[in-house]
Amino acid sequence: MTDILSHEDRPLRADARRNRERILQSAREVFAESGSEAQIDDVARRAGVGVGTVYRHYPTKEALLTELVRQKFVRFSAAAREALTHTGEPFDVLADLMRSNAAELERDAATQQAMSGIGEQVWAAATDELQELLSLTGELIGRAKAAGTIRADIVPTDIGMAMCGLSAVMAHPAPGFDWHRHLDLTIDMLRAR
Amino acid sequence: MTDILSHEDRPLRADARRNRERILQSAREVFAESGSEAQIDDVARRAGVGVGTVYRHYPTKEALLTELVRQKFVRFSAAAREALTHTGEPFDVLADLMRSNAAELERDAATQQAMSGIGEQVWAAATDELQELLSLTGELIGRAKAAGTIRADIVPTDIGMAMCGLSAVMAHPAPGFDWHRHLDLTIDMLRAR
DNA sequence: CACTATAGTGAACGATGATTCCGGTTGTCA
DNA sequence: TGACAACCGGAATCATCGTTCACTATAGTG
Repeated sequence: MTDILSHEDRPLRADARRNRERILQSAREVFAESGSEAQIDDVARRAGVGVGTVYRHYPTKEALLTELVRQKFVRFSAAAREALTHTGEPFDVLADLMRSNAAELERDAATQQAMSGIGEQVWAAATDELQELLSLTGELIGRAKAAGTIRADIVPTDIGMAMCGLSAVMAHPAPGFDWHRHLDLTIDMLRAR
Repeated sequence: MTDILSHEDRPLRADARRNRERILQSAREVFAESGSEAQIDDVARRAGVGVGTVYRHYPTKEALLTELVRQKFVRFSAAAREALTHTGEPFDVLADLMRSNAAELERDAATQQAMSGIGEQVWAAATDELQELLSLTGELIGRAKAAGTIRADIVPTDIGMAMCGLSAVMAHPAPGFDWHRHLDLTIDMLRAR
């Protein structure tokens, strides 16, 4: 609780910077494997540092988790921005984006959990990034609407809810569940009649 | 761990039977409110019994939770069976069933969590009940197919995945999320073109 | 090469919560 | 109305984890 994050401009010492990177990477892996119930000790061990070091960089488990989720949204936004440069049929561009985001989601249990409802605060802290993602998604939707290939009443949160639901399906062990199929149906649902 | 459940035929003593019912009822309420992170002590307190008594009836928190989820599926099955007696347009009957199940889901955080992916074992133990639910759903789908009002490629697990996704959306605090809307879209997705 | 602010370490702490255990109760049945 | 098995109660136990802290190590600087 000494300082929320290293918002100070004073540059980190070389070893600190190195360790922070290591910690982030390990956290990505550990949380991806076990979701948010993974332990800080595991993160520390995998990063080859002491727990104390993890806490120096992220004062709380939640802060660490939050940072990861935030970064994930940044990546989603980047993907969306990239999609905006594509020249294909707008609906297909959007559909492809959803598919590739889904594939990324599959690899990352932590973000998956974040998407499927765990941790209000974690989510709240990424509001800015989320906002941008929604706005970019809105742009993609707008193009598809102009082309008349998407349902006229679709809004960005519809995509958000769809992806949220999708990650729940992914996480679910029920027999017969097949998220690829669910995603196909979902995408079809967005299509204009 | 003395005995897994009271599978013995020996009838329970009157007070035991009474307490078991009380416990179940309290558990329903407590878990409905707080989801699976609710504490056994809360259940016991609300039921007006000691923790030990709860453990006598359900050797584990998970066992208790499992029983509740199982019962919930029984109720879903009952609702489906009841829907089968309706004479309206088959697609609408199915849609109504989904809506009323969704409404019930909204009231029950525990089942919601079970649906959105938490607790493999809890889920696994209800396989039989699930199987029946799927089968009944299949019948409803079949009728709608005969009427030509549902997509021809829909199978029961599609409904399952949809409801699973829906509960994730429900549980999610993201701004702009509206599960009623999501459900409407989803139902529309099932409709024949 | 000192010196010191920054970093790192990991054993110890504290809170939480599931589960156990055993002395005391109470149905039930002869 | 005993007698006893089945039950109940809830303090105590145990395990798990996040978090802290007193101490040591080391980059960076003059």
